[in-house]
Amino acid sequence: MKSERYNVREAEPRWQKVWDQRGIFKTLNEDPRPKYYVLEMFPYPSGRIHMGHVRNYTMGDVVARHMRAKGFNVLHPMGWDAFGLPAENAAMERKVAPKAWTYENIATMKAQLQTMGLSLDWSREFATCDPSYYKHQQKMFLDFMKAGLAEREKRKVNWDPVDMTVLANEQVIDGRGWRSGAIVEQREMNQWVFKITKYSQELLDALDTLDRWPDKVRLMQRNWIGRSEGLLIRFALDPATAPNGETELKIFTTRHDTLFGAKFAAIAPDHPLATAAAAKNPKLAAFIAECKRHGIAQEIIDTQEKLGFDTGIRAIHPFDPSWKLPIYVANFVLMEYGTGAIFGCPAHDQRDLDFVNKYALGNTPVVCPPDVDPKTFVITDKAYDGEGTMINSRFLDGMTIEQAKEEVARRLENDVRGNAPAAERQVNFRLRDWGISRQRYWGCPIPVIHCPKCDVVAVPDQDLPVVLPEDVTFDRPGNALDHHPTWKHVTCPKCDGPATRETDTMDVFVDSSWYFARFTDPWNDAAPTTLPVVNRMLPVDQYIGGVEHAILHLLYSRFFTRAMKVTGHIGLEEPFAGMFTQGMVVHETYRKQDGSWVTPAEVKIDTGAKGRRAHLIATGEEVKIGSIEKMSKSKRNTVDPDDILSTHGADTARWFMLSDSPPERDVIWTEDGVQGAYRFLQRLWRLTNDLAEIAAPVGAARPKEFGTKATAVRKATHAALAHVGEDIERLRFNRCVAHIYEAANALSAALSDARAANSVSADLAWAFREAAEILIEIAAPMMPHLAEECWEALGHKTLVAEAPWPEVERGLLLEETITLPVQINGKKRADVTVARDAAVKDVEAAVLALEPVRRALEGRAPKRIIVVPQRIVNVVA
RNA sequence: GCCCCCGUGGCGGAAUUGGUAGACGCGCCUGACUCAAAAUCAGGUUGUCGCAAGGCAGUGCCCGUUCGACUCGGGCCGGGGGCACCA
Repeated sequence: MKSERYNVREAEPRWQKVWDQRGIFKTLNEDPRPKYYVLEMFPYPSGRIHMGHVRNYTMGDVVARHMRAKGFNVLHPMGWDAFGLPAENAAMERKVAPKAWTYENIATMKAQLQTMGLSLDWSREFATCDPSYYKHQQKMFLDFMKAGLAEREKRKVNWDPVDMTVLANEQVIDGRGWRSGAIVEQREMNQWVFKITKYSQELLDALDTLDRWPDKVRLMQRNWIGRSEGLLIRFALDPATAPNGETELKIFTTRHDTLFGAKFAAIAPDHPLATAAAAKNPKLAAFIAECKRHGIAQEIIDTQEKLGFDTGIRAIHPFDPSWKLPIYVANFVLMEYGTGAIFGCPAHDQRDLDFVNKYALGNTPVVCPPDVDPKTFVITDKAYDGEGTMINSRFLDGMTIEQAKEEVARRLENDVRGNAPAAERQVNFRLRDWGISRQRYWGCPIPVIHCPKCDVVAVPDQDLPVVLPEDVTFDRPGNALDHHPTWKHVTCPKCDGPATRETDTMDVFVDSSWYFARFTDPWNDAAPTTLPVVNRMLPVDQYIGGVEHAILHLLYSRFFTRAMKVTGHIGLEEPFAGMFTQGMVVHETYRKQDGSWVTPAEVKIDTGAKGRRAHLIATGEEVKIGSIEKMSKSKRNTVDPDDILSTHGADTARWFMLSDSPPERDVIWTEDGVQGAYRFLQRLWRLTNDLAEIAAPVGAARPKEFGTKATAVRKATHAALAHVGEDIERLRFNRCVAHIYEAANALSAALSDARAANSVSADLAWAFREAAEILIEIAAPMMPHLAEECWEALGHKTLVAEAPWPEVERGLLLEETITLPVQINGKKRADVTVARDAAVKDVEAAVLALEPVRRALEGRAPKRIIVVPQRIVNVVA
């Protein structure tokens, strides 16, 4: 019996070296076998890997190793999402160049990932900040421009007047810039946008085809795209009140059934009609200016009072020329959605009701709830938005909401005024075009030149890439690219006159919108992709990452792929055939008596009679065990992957990550769990070494017959094999783990049994070999280093990483006799063992003969017997 | 406010999709080995009544469908997530 232990620290690097030297994870694009593309979201090189990375990359690696064993040409690459703000912050705080900082981090993190034993094809590695990558991104930007998919337009932005930069909504806190603390202004600036809204409908429709995506993610995208069907109504303006040249106001609505409950119309502060009216009305102009002064950040929106200002202009009701509605400018109407104008039906919309109550415009209910008398139905301060019957609405009275909508739409469509109908059916989307301009240095430069004569000029292809200058300084706020003394000054490619470069860089989400395509042929210097290759290797068969990217990254990538198709860089629309969102890694929190947080590494846990208690290792002081939360620096409940990788090894970390929690749920990192995983590793090693002593030699001839003991061993092993294969394919790793434990338990028991008997027959010896090999092969995707060690111990000269997935012997999984549970009135009372294919009649007879059944029946005949073949029997007494 | 998901032992979680609830792991208890500890091995571990055989209850709560419900339907309670001035 083996008494020494498996030496993790010695074995893991040794096997990693073997894999590396034999180059077994390199993928050839011309490999004729069917391809399988496994991808985990590539990391941002922040400095060190964290437990979330360990979990993410372990899952992907299990799938990759399994599919490789199943005979697929597996593509499993890795790279770096390397542009972004933290590099600039590091430059400001620590005086290191963003580039140097980034590549140093990459080197550190790559070394960490390599200790995890991931089966990655490192030959395809790139970082998005490599000019050899972003050069192609710039090319595609120019192609998108030509195709009308990238445009420059004026957009509202949050402007920080101190840092002199545009801020994302998330960077505005309480109306102030997160870094400078300055009050943020709303500004209109020229921004580059990608026209994702051209694909709103398509991106929505195609969600139905993504059947290997989580429903949750598809739903989130559906809501984000936010399609709504309604009516675009042209309200004529009362000529006596309208500004010069203005004749109508277009309003988009989804509640045209409530048209007879309308009390006012409202337009956005930046609506052209508002601008026209303000020209003659200084008070209105002041009100509009006040509205625009506020930022567009969430906090401001939430707390801002709903305000309006009567323009004096009157709109004419589409069904009654004598009915005039006041038009207000209102601070809650958005120019970006619909037409930037609404009509208010206060009785059935809370916001409109609040508005009329403030300005004393009254309300008329037009939808009466069921079981309410219309004569007594009044609205005071709570709007009714439920179902009901139309009232106070002339020809609509008595209709349902749906009928009324249809009737209004039909009448107005046919009511042609001038050369256009009074209304048309329209679909609106919540989705906005994707603003990609960032006033930042560490990003992909937008490859255009601004010429005073020729306007916006594309950088000619032969001048790509537009490379970031490295001699930049971060000693003052704003965009370091813009401050650079010479970089932006160029001559116009068209007229040779003096011109300036665009100093905005692209949103980092652009970088990650096509990296998966670049991985298929990162060696192509001439073009972003190699068409035959990218079309063969994509889509990604299994993509794995966090839910936090469920909307933006995944939606942008879906758009970008379509844009690449239009511009001839790819031949498909959907980049990710299978998507999986994994849960977070969470940990208990610990606090000292004074309230300060303590890291898990500083704490020792004791489980005594009084329950779990935690003490500081250094001083013995008791610390409070707090709630289990996402690992974060602020709560100090992080665990450095290096700690476990260097002590218990990669396989322990991987095994623990996969066990217990289902992969989509959060996993709680615990020291006990780690110990448990490590214990199993050692146990499996001992078990295989012990088995190796009594098992038949490698390649021994298969016996013709198997005895009872050998058959039992084989049954348990093949059952586990069948389960594990299926569960890996469905990413149910926690169940794989359970099945491997079960198989190992069964094998241990059979082994000690054989030892006690002091003799091993030839068929049992063969069964032991088969079982040991299968056990190692099914564990190999999850604990690959240990598996190699055991494979070698079993006498193999080959690598288990290159072994084909074993075949399940289905015949072993079918029993000749089966034991059925017997219920009496739905409660399990007994078991009955019958032949697998026993007739229902025979089963009934056997059941009625059972003692508990006879006792329950007390001599009477049963009311009913339900026999579900091979499942269960239920006797109704 | 709108939309979605989840509630199972001390804990993480299984349950062939309507058919034996609690697989597997962690923790805990008992025993073996040991001078002792660690490691390892064996057994136990939903609650409750019982010496036991065995019985009763039990998947957040209430009601329903069914021979049979963790699973399906309705209504509550609790927790989590997404979106949010969207017309």
